[in-house]
Amino acid sequence: MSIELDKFDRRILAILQADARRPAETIGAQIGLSASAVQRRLARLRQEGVITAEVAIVDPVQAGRPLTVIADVEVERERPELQLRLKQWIAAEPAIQEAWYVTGEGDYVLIVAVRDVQAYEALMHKLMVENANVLRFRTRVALGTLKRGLAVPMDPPAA
Amino acid sequence: MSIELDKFDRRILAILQADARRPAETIGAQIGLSASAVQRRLARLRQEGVITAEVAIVDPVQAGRPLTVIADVEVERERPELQLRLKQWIAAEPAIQEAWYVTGEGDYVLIVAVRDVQAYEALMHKLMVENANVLRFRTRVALGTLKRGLAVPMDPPAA
DNA sequence: AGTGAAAAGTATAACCA
DNA sequence: TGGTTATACTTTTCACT
Repeated sequence: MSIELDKFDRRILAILQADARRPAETIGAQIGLSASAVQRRLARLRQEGVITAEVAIVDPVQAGRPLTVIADVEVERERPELQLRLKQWIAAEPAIQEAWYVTGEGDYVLIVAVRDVQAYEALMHKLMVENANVLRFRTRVALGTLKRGLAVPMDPPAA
Repeated sequence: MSIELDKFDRRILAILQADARRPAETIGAQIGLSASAVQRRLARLRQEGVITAEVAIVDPVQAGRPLTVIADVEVERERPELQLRLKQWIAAEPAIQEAWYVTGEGDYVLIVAVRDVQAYEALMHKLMVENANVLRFRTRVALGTLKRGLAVPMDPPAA
């Protein structure tokens, strides 16, 4: 069951999704609450898993992984045990930043951060060799990143 | 030109990409540096834009946006001014979390966080109506999220 | 660059309305 | 739940190696 998020919670989350370092006192001043009320809500939001993590975002270019690739991977669907193995393989591969299982012909969509095309090819070769159920994949290279983030829009409270 | 990141910088970044709240003293203990050395490096990494932001990650389900959709949008390429307009449209739409311009037939790939299929359809209808250069799009719904993050793997230093 | 110590700023926790 | 206060912790600044 999901937790009720009121107007204050939502405003706190909206602010923290842009800047997790903002002090509770500053947030409180913005939304009309005392610093400790903000802290109490913050502790609750972490505790209940509404906030799943607070992380630093690193520039991929400066970190030496300037190339983003979107890979559509098609797999045989009739092998549940190989599917599990593939999921574990994906989870263990740090170059894969995001991965979804999507509607369509047994497809996974992967977002991959690599140094160059060669590194991507090596990664996908390894993927194919180590996962027999992977039939083929399609590669699209990001020519430009327009937007990058995990922020979820905060709608007005339902209640 | 990119900044040199030594072994310590990389270890700090690796830690902070998983947990931005970790105190400098704890990080220092892990990597064999004093708290103030860690703080000084941290300030430099922020200053130079290696760390672009520190953000809270919010659970989309609890925030009321349980549905992730991957949209491949095909546009007419012969209209640079409409391309700019589309980019601005994407930038201004909070439901679009990520967007890349990719190799292929004038395609954008969008990652969209919505409440339900209806909200997605309404969004894409609006996209088409307000951007005349959008020819068509393909929709894939995420049936499962295997991995979600923006963490960049920290390779050993080149130097 | 790194260390260590004082000062300033934040978070945490206890208590009252 | 929200506010206030006291305490503990963290970051910031500075003097020194």
